[in-house]
Amino acid sequence: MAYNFNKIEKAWQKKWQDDKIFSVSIDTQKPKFYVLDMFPYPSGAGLHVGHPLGYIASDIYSRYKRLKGFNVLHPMGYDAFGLPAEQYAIQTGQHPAKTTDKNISRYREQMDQLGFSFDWDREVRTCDPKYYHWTQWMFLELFEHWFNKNNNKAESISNLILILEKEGNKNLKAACNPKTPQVGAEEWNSMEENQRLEFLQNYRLAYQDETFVNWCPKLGTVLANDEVKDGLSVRGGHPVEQKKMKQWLLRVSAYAQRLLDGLEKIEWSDSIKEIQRNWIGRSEGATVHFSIKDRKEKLEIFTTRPDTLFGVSFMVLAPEHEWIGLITTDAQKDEVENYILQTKKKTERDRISDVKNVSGAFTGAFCIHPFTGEEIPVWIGDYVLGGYGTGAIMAVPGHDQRDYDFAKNFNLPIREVVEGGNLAEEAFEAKDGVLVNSDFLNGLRVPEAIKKMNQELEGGKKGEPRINFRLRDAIFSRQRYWGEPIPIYYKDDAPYPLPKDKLPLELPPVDSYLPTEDGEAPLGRAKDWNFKTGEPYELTTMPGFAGSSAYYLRYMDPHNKNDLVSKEANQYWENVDLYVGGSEHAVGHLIYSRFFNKFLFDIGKVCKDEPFKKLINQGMIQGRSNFVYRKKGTNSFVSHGKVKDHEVTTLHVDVNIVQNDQLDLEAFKSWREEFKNAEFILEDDGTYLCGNAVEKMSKSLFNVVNPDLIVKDYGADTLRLYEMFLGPIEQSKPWNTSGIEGVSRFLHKVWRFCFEEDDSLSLNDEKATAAELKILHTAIKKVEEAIETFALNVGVSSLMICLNDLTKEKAKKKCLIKPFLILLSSFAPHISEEIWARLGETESVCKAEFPKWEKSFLVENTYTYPISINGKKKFLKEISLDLQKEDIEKVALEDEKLQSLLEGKTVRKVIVVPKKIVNIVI
RNA sequence: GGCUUUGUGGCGGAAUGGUAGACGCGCUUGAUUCAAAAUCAAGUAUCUUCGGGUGUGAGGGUUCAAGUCCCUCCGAAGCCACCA
Repeated sequence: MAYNFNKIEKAWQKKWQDDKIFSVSIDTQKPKFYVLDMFPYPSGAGLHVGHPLGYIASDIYSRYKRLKGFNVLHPMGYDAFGLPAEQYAIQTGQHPAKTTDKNISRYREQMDQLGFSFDWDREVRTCDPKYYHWTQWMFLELFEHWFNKNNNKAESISNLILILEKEGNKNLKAACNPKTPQVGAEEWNSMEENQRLEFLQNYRLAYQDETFVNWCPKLGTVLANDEVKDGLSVRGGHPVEQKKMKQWLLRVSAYAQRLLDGLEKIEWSDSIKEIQRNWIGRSEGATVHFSIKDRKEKLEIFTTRPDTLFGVSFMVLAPEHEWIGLITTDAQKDEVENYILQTKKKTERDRISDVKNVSGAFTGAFCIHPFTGEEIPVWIGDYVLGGYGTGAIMAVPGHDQRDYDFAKNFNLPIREVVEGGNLAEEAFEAKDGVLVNSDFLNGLRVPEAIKKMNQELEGGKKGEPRINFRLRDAIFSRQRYWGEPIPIYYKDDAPYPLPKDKLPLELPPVDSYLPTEDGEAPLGRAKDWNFKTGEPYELTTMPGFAGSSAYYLRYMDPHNKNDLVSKEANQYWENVDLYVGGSEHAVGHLIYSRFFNKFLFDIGKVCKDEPFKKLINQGMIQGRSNFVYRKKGTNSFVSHGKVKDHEVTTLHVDVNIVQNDQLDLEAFKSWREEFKNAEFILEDDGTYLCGNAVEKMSKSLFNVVNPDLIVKDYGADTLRLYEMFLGPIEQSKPWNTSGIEGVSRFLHKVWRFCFEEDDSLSLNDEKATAAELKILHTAIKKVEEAIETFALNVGVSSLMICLNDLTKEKAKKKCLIKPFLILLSSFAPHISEEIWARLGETESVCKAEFPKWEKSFLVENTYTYPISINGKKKFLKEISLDLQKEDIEKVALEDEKLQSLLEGKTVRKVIVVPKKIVNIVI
């Protein structure tokens, strides 16, 4: 009987589930290994062939690690809060929990048929109150902590209160709101409770503040910076504008330096590390204080080039800068107000696309240069950003291109203070050159000049060295329904944390999922939703990243009712050894997770300060779309080769009715009602050829390949092998079903190798020969190396080569097949398990031991080495090189074949690399 | 503009500095078959006077030896970006 994959796969999946073969528990006798996939958001569309790529890779690795004797934690769950379910709810009135449940069952079904080795007893869902209990708990912990810069650690707020009671905040080094006022102990002690609560918001790691936020009118909510790209929302692509609102935020910026330093200790790809470094955006420089003429305030600016201070010819404030109203002279008032109005109208997107157009306005005010006493005009311009640094800059047009463009446009002076550029053409930005026209800096090179200036600034109290980060605090409020409620209630308009024994604060039912009439978040519709009468709950909910930031911890101890994770479980499982997921989470999830983990580390909840030791980013499997060309204004369709003769519109066509770019005409006619009477202009050979392109796999482009169909036609094992065989895991590549025949053939060959036509075993008990052992051990070594280095495509190839070689040797021996099946079992578990059982094994192949390869079988100590004779390279094979340098020279010269070649010639040079290569030059 | 990655047959892709193109797809030929599918076998970079020569985006360099390391240029992908 032939290889009946459908029957075999169903049977083993059931058996694995019934026997709970992949459920794990703490076992201190075994080393642990934690393999995690980024859990999916269960969308209504189900899985396409691209989704399982990462899951297959991590599953192969998990199975391999089990064979190697590790106690492997390999869980799966669902990131179940999110916009699509809520939007569906708005349209249909169906509760998002219902939609989500339905989608989850579908996901589970699709995953189950691929034979993954997940421990489903540990499943988590972020929308489950038993789970978000702990998301809310973490929020409260953040609320009750502040960041002490003296030891770079989070500390409890009660600690901070003790300090404030004793000496106020004058000696405090903390991550806080830059506008925090200075208070003394007396002042603090005399504050009312409400005032104190408000004051502490400046320090809390979860705090409330009125800030400019990314407001998306279309989605009706606020978005975090990583949810916005080029002025459009990442989800949906709707325009985003800046709006001032009161919001909950997380003080992620407090951890900027530690998030940066931590990157050195983890095995992530250079590109992801680089993206995170960019996002954190550390820049070293200095702040400089400029007095304002005729006023007592001092304008503080940030610069990375304090050495160019003598080149300042004007100042520029961001249009949002709070002092603009204060300092603008009456004469300039109209112009300035007009300009501010204009910039407000521009969305972020316009501002970006408008980079080339320089704009600004003069305030009429002047600053005093801290060293020369010169009067410097103060301008405003939208090339200065309100949110970065101090929202104000000193402009050095000679050595900064943006300042240069501004100066040229408004005819402001340009001064040279570093030699080497051509200021008639452009600014000289290189940090390399000698200072001129700069008083005490003259003659110094740039790096020394920076040092010297920093000393002068500090000494004269005119400024100080400063490190700035681009990383912003994360906005944590969403005006939505389908998310975790924020566990805060209000008394006299002041926010209070919900007592922890009242958690979880469950989502209340509402009659509609839209905002209320007076513009409040949907939770404003909940009836009688108060902590106590007159003490309403916070109405915004948490963003998507809240539930996904620490889910890896919950898997360690998913049913714990008293704690996020027990000490015991955390100390055993520590952190994730291998994390597999897409690179699109480089700045969102992967930064927030690291932030949460570092905080939990500070408060002693977890034992490792990085969550994910090693990260693999699987590439995307793209779709291959097909097009048909409709002749304009008609219902006739032109084949690809004839398109140039007609005026056509291009339409996507379902790839499932196209084979090798050839359209199935009948299927096309019945695909859509409107194509029922379609006519065709065909190629000369009578076929209709479609156009094609590689695009994202998406329902709307009709290029989705459903894994269910592949499993039905070829089996899960074939799909698993093929997805790995497609190419390097980290690379994006288009799906192409035609190559799948190859791996399918391989599995059929494995089956035929073991069984006769009548299904009887065709393997014997003979001992293996040396040649056969070499084949086997080569495969063991290669497969092991391939899995360890995640070159899974090479791993599949090695298995194929092994089978081909064994077939050629006619080595139908049990002692060879058994280790081969263990190697195969990580990739194609079902077929391996079936043959393993038919060989009489009673224990699952998953519990077997990964075979060890032995050097002696690989004839490692012989090597092919090249000899150059008269400039031509020759190779001699199989000469023992397991020798010392001198011996190799001797052997090389004593070798018979060599001697015949060398006869009558003079050896000029012998080059020897021990145990490797010998090259003899004649 | 900056950073990161990348460039190898018709295609997907292999090659610890050591015989480039493993493995698979596709294609060609043959066996089997009434025929087809499936299967099996052989071949498949390129030029060649059949000795061999040339080939990993282009050009240099290091080395006995370069797809691999270094420099310059060209192309592709991704990320960041009026961040002072």
